[in-house]
Amino acid sequence: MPNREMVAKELSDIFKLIAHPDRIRLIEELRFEEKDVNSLAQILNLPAPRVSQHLALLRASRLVEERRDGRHHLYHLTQPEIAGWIIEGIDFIEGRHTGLTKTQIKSARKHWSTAHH
Amino acid sequence: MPNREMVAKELSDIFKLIAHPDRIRLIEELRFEEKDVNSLAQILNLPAPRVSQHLALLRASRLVEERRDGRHHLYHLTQPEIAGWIIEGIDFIEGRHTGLTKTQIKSARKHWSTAHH
DNA sequence: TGCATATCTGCAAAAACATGCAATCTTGAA
DNA sequence: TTCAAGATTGCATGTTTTTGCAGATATGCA
Repeated sequence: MPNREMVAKELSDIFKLIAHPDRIRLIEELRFEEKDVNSLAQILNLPAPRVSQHLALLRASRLVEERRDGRHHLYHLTQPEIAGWIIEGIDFIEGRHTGLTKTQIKSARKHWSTAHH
Repeated sequence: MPNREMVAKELSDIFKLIAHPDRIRLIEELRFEEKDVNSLAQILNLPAPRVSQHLALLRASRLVEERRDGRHHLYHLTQPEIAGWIIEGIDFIEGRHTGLTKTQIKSARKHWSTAHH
């Protein structure tokens, strides 16, 4: 298979993997710290087997890794880049709703994060 | 539906839309200039009806727009941000193959684009 | 008008995904 | 040991996507 097609195929596989609302929120939740299956299930309000299945998919493509601690299975991200795409995407959607561009959002953030308020 | 879920849903719909190798290459081809269906079909080596169907999907979600010129239907991107995600993704995949991080690629590019060679 | 080119639409068959639930496995603690 | 909690696995079922054509449209030109 020609190289450009291969790259497009691999990239589409990653997009497919994150093209599911539960998995997007899962990755979002794992952005800053590892969490176990039950916590995730409660936070996302999903049955535990479902969370486990999503995590198995992400694990198969090495987007997350598992670490055991007693009877808890703790998951963490292994490709922070991809979590970054999701955050970027969320910004994009939210900006779209408020009618703001990403640049406007950035400058608004900068404005509100400065000390003079 | 709670807001975070809505955002995750909308974002997953966009990811789904670009989670197809043909559509990734299509968007890549339209990055710098508009092109008509036949050119795209030839470049990507796909049957024209298939290209047309992909474009119809992208059009329905306003990722591209159509402009007619005689019997040609010229398509162009309307959300350069999303094309950006794809370019970013391609860099990521390619970097992964060479074992380089994105940062390393960037600095290599900077190095080779300077004048002292 | 009539023909060829460029593109779109519709539809059926195949493939890929998502979902719910029961059964199973593993570990810590009584 | 035995039990319960935390997770995973397997499978049947339902839903979406993808694919391959055939046929329909629309446009420019002889």
